[in-house]
Amino acid sequence: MEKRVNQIKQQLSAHNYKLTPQREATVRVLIENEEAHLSAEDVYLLVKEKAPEIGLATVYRTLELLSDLSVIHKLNFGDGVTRYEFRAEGAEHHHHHLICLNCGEVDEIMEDLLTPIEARVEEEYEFQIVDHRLTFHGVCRRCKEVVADPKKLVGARVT
Amino acid sequence: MEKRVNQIKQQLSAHNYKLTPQREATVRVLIENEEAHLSAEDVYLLVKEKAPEIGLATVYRTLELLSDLSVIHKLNFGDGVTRYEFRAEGAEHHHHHLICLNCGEVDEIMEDLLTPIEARVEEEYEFQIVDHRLTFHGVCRRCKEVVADPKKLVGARVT
DNA sequence: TCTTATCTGATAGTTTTTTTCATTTAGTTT
DNA sequence: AAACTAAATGAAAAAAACTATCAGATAAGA
Ligand SMILES: [Zn+2]
Ligand SMILES: [Zn+2]
Ligand SMILES: [Zn+2]
Ligand SMILES: [Zn+2]
Repeated sequence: MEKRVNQIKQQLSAHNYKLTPQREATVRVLIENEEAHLSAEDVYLLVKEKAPEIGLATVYRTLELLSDLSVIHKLNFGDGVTRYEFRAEGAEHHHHHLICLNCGEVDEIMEDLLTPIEARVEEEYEFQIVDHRLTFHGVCRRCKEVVADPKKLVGARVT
Repeated sequence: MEKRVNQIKQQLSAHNYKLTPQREATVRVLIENEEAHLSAEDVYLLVKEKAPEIGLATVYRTLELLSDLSVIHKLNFGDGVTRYEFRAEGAEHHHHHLICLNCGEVDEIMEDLLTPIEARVEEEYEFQIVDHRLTFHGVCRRCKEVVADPKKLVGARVT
């Protein structure tokens, strides 16, 4: 934890940004909730518990900054809010997401399944890939029994 | 074109919805701009040219309806607006997108590259896939010469 | 034609995010 | 250490995108 905070501190100062108390509190919340896909509001409320004087604008600014530096990732699951998640250490690429159209739960695929596909895309489409987003929408293992016809769920809350 | 409008008319009436003049005008705009990834506002302005009396709320309602019926797809490219695109006829799945971090252009990959991966995911993660979204972020063929270090673009406007 | 349910436009309201700006904080220079 | 400077912050206003409300229009059915 301390190691990671320190690492971010260095990333910030490498770009002439300081790790202010507000930024540090925000970073700690993000690290502590690594698997959580928090919205800005979520982060704000969690940070407030530790640093009650922080303002929402600062949280937005910090999230934007950390995103610019690729310390965190912005995500969009189609529910009208941007979500943020801490980037796995040294991860070249982002992991993938499984979104259940029935219960809304978001599960993670931690392995990168796209490597062979990306090689093809880079060549065939002359496109230099820097990052990707891959989301599967469907029915999670917990909802399998409940949902009669998964195809009926097409169009449900998908962006 | 007429064939497709008619097809949609049938899809609507199969669910007890009418193809009103406003809906038809909207559908025609969507078909005419199949490759365009229009926002609701974009659609509104284009529809207004043909049917100036239409209201923005009706456009939103129509887009939501067409999305529920899977006639169109909702997309999110991370710029804060939902975008819509006509669904290819009989397409089981959605095509993929190449988003240039330099010029912002969005290109299409019309083939479905995910079929083998989905088989794996369905089995290994016990997840029944209904749909997916795959986006690659990077440098397009037109910007190749201009961009010195593509990696530097990480964090630029990606959701 | 009368009835009823659907649909629409205008407008007000919500929600999320961004901007503004006066103040605070933290380095730097003298 | 005092003065200067730039960066960062919080509160509040504003913007942007979308959603809900509601009275009136439209259209299908009895
Ligand atoms: Zn589920
Ligand atoms: Zn995740
Ligand atoms: Zn480009
Ligand atoms: Zn497309």
